[in-house]
Amino acid sequence: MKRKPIQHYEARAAVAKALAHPSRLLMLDALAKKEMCVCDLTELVGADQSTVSKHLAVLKHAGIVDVRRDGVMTYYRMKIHCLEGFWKCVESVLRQNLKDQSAALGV
Amino acid sequence: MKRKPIQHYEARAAVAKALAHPSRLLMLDALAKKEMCVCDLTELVGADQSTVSKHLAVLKHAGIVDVRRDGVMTYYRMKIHCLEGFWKCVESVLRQNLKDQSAALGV
DNA sequence: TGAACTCATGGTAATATTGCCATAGACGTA
DNA sequence: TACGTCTATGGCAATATTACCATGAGTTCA
Repeated sequence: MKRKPIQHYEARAAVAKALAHPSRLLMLDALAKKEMCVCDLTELVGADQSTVSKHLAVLKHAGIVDVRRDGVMTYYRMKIHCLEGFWKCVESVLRQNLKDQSAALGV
Repeated sequence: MKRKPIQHYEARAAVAKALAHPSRLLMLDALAKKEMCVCDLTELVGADQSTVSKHLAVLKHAGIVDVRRDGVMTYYRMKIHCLEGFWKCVESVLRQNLKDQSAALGV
């Protein structure tokens, strides 16, 4: 098992960083179901359109979503399908953590 | 399919944020194999001991690692085992992205 | 051409993250 | 008790992230 270079972890960190914002995760959850335009996502998130556009640029730059232009509209779609299962696993662990903590407090 | 509340995505973002640093990912990769003390991890990362300690606090607070005290030493160990598969999937997608981009450039 | 629409990009202020130094706390041992 | 070792925690400066406003770029249609 050879040691991975630091660049390897920087690449991973770039992906994690792109995931590290609730608005982006909300959009990804929606994009997992179907592609959506910036206007749809702006309404979904409820922030300024420019803010949403920048969030999408982050996701695109990280290689998590893909873009398709159609006239005036720009449609974003999911490119990484590892997320659903990942969050499911993470959340089951976090739920168990909470249970353990409750038990430790003698509830 | 009911809409998840914003708190749901904030919880996810907290985990992603904890993962969003190369040093922390390096430590997690090592911790996936065996528990390690702060001194081991400090040597692994090559940063100041206080820096490593703070990184570990971030991982612990996110519920990603667990702590065990033994005398003077503090051992950290992995608590979430979803990461290995997740990164494997992510990296395969990123590799494919690169291939597609190369092909698009007509290489 | 010009207005309306969709989206992206500077600019900027507020906030968060990060790393190191100094230092404090906790434990084992002489 | 005193000392050495291992960790954790303030403090602080440098850097990064974020949100909004204003505006620009590209497209459609009358």
